[in-house]
Amino acid sequence: MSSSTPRILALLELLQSRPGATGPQLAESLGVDQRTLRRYMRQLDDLGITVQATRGRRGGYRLRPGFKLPPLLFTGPEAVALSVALLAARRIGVSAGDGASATAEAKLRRVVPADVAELTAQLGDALDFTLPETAATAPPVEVLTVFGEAVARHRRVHFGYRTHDGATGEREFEPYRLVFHSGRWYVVGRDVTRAALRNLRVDRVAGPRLTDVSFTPPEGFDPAAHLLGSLAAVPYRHDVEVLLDLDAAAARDRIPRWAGTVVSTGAGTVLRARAEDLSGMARILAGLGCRFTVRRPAGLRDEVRALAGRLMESADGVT
Amino acid sequence: MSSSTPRILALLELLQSRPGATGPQLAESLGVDQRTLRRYMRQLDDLGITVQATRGRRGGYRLRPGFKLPPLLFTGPEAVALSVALLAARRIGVSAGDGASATAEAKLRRVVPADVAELTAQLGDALDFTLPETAATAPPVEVLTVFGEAVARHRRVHFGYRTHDGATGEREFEPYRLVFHSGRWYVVGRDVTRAALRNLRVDRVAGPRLTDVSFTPPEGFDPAAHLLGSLAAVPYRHDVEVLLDLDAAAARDRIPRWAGTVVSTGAGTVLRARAEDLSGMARILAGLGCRFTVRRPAGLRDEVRALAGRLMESADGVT
DNA sequence: GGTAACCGGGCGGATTCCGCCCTGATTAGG
DNA sequence: CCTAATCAGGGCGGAATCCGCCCGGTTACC
Repeated sequence: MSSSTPRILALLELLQSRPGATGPQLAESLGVDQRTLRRYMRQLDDLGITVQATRGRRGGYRLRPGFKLPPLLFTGPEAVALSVALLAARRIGVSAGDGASATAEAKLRRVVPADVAELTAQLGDALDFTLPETAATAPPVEVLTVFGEAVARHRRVHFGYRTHDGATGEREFEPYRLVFHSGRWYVVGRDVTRAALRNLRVDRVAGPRLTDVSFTPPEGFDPAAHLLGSLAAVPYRHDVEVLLDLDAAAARDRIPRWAGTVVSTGAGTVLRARAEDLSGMARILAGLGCRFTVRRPAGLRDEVRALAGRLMESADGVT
Repeated sequence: MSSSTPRILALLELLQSRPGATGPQLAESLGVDQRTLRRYMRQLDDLGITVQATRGRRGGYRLRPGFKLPPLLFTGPEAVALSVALLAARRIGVSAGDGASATAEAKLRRVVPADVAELTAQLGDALDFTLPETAATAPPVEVLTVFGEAVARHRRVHFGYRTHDGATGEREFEPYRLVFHSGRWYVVGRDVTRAALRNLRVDRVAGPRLTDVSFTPPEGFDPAAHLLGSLAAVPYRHDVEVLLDLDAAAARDRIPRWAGTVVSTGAGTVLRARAEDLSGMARILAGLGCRFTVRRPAGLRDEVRALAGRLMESADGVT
């Protein structure tokens, strides 16, 4: 009266929960002969689930990640965690509401019991309250993975790109690194046709395709530093340096990372940034609330002064 | 030479991917008799996977979420999406690095092929760059679910709580709603022993336990509005109203949501907020960069004036 | 009432499954 | 070098089950 299916599923669960178990152990857990266990292993293999077996003393079985993903057995809380994570990720723009994220979400939703679904919805509502609903600019995971693979394998990518003014065109690109930055995904690398470093927005990419052409990324390339610089540098006219009367930790807390970098020097906490728009920088400085000294550029002092003037007038009720 | 296990797994996959399929369709897809299909259904049922069958014309089978979660079959991109979402959620403090999120992540990691794992790691690095590494204050999903269930079923919760000054004590609480707010989870409700509305930080809760005591939540309770108010109101002394020379959308974009609410009125865009710290509010106003008129309180005008003065001095290079 | 779906009993033959033998190969450790 | 522990798999025979094909029944929609 016992089919083998439940036992094979149980075996899968055992393998997932207790990697490295030995044959006799597993056989005993399942209540079957070792020979039968081996037959089950063979079946799993036929299912596309590769089970790695190390022989000899100290041997054992463990799942080896293969091309096809084995069925995953989650608990209720885990399902909740996954669903909420997907929701949160979508809210902050890490993933899109279409493509793989959506199908994964749908799969979860379909199997989750009603009470767990309710929990998820409730936690989702809680997120709704505080996380801003981002515009639908997140690229689907499928597009991201193409770039991810290209970065890892040093392959050129070919794709269509829509610039900010709406013009579209084809690009050949050597991606150095992916960056998620203030709600958007960027890919940093070299535009082959234009022979220049570029930061492209991944959500403006259409139909990316891995090519066979490989490239060698630049030597001694510090991704984080370079990216910060290159992102901040995109269109900049002013090199800003401000001495802050604030400790570095507090400053980092109040200054958005895209605005610039905060460093501690002998003279105190220094903000270095590159800016196109000095009035924006003035607003950031005003938002700090601390005293500061503008080292350069001089124009920033004027902006701060102007902002202070406007503030004063606002405070005095002048319209 | 064919076992039934692969076909049962295939059936599961079919049910997950194409809910509502009819018996004949499924039988044909699997290449088995309808009778056999029914036997498979019975087996799934025995596995704890409830399959809902609607009879009659227009009938069909679909998975009905049951207590035990059936094995989930994800594709590679879906696994990536899930892993990245978990990472992102942890970064912004939605979930913790322990408990269900961690085990779910571990399960995913164990089954994911090497190249996909590499992609995930890379996308995670990209997140690392821009999302702040939050302190480990996120509560495990298990704790959240207790409160979620309590909210849904109107049940009191009993737990230990550590106040901000380190004192610990037991609490009996009637939770009205969960809120995720600027990187932290809160539960809003009524503290039974103190007979007062409270907002508690979920990460300071220890060992929450659902009780059998039910309660009736207050009538006409608008969660969003009330929460905003009560969160902003926790320790507040000042009622702030400022008329902004800025359109509402831009204002909402620049003002953090915890700071207050932006509404459009006939007179223009108005920011209403409650604040403990007027200088903080002044900094926010300064960061807007626009002109504004402080309607109340008068003290805020002084703060703005003081800030403007400091700014002016900073611009003039006075230390 | 007819049709299209689900439901399940029963039956008989083919198939598979499973436990128990066996031999081998591989690895770690003494 | 030899032993112990482990995986790998062939073969066999009996038992279990699986499966296709009957069947009549029920439920719901047209």
